[in-house]
Amino acid sequence: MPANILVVEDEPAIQELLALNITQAGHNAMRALSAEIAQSLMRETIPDLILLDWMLPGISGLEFARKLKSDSLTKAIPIIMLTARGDEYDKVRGLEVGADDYVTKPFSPRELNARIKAVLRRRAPQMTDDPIEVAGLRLDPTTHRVTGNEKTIDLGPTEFRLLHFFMTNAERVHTRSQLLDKVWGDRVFVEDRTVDVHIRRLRNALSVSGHEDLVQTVRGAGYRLSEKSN
Amino acid sequence: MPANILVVEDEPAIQELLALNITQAGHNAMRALSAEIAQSLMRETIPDLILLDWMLPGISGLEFARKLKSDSLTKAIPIIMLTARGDEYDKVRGLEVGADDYVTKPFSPRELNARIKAVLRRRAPQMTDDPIEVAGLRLDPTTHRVTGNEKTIDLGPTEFRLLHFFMTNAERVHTRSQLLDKVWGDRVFVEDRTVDVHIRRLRNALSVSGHEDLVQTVRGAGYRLSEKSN
DNA sequence: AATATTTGTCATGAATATGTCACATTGAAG
DNA sequence: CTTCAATGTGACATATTCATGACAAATATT
Repeated sequence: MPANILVVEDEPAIQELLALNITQAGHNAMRALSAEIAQSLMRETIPDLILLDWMLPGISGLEFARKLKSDSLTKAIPIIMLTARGDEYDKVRGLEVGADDYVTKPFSPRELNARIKAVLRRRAPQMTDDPIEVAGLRLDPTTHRVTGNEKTIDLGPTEFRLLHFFMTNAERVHTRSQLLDKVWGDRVFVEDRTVDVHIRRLRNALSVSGHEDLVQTVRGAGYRLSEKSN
Repeated sequence: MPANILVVEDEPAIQELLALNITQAGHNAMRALSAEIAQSLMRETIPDLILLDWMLPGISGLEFARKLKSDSLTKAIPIIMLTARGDEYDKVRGLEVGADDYVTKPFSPRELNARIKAVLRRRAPQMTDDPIEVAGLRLDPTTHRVTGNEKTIDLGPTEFRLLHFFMTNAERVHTRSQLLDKVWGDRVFVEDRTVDVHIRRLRNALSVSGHEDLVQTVRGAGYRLSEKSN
C-alpha cells in the first residue's frame, strides 16, 4: 500500500511539511523544488501521485500538469494541486488539465492525508499483460484468448480491449466517455452511443459461456462488470 | 456557492460594513439588529451561517447561540462570534455553546472573509467518490451501489444523487431549493414540490432495508437525513 | 483483387426515469 | 375541535436512456 509521492513545491518549509506528512502516513516522499527537477527525478522513478504547487518558478504547475497529462507515460499519474489561499485558483482550469483534486494552503494534515488516500484508492489499476481471471472468465493478454466454462470466447480487437479493461476494473461503473478514453484511446472522434453497440457485441460473445449478464448497465451512469446481480 | 449569511449586530455602521463585505464576497446578507429580529427573519429563510455579535441588547449573543444550538432545526447552522476588543470574551464559553469560530473587532475584511469561507467549506463537504457509511447505510459512488442490512437498494439516478448528498451532509436540514441546487444542478425550472416526490421515492426504496425513516421531514423547513428519531 | 471481418453510426422501439397534478393526510395555530 | 397550510401519495403524460438490428465504410485476410 505504500506509494511513491512526488512533492513539487518551491517553498522549502512547506515542502518539508508535506514530506513529513507523507512519510508519517506510511508513504515514500520524493521532493523537487521545481518542475524541471521533478522531471529529471521522474526519469528515475515514476511516482504514484504528484503533489503539485500551483505557483512555481520556471514552468508553472499548470503547465507542468498539462505536460504530464499529454505524455502517455505519465498521463495516468494522479495529481493533487496545491494552491495558496490568496491565489485565485481556477478550479475549472485545474481539473481541465487533469488534476484529480486540489488542496488550499494552509491545509490541515488530516485533510491532506484524506485526499491523498482518496486519490490513491480511486486510482484505476493499469492493464497489464498478466492473465486475469474474474467471475469464471479467464483472459490472457499475451495469447489473446478468452475462456469461460471450458468454452473459448471469440472477440474482436475492440471487444477484447473492452473486456480486458472491465476485468481489470471490475465492480466499478464507467461512463461512456471514460470507456472511450481508456479503451479506445486518444483520438476519440467517436460517438458515445458507439459504446453501447460494442457492449452489446461483447455481451453477445460472452453468452456462449453463459456470462452474458456479467456486463451490467447502470442507468444514467454507464456500464459495469460485476458478478453480483443487479 | 453563494450562501445566505445572517448578520446579527446592533451597531448600524458595523452591520453595514459586515453586510458589504459579505455581498462583495458573493454571498447574500440578511441583517438583524437584535436576536429577536433575527429569529423572525429565520422563520422566512434559514441562513447558512450566522455572524453573531457577542454584545446585543435584549437577548445576548451567548444566549441566542445557546438557543439556536438547542433547536434541532437550527442546531447545524454554523456561528461566527463577533467580539469587541475590549470585551472580555470567554472563548471557552463561546465554543462551548457551539460557536464555530470568532472574530475580534475591529476585524480586517480579509480575515473575516477567510473565516467565513473556511466555515462554509467545513459546513458543506463536497461530494467525493469516496464510499460513505451513515446509519448502517453504505453508498459507494464508484460502484454505484447502495446497501443496507445486507440488502441491495435500487435507486434511480436522481434518487442516488439525492441520497449521496444527504449522506454527505447528514444531520443538516436542507430546504427544497437548496436540494434543487445541489442535487438537480443547473436546470432549476423545476417545482419545489418535485422534491417531495423524489423524497418519497427515495424513502420507498430505502424501506427494503428498513431505513425508511432515515429521511425526515422538518415541517416548514425542508428535509434532513438523520439516524436519530425525530 | 476478392472476400471476410471489424467498426462506427443511425433509426426504431422498448424500458425506465422524471416532473406535475389532483387529492388524501397530517400537523399546528387559534 | 376547526381550519388552513404543509406534506404524503398515487397516477399519468412526457422525456430520457438504452438495446438492437441493419448498413456502409474501413481494415484485414486470402
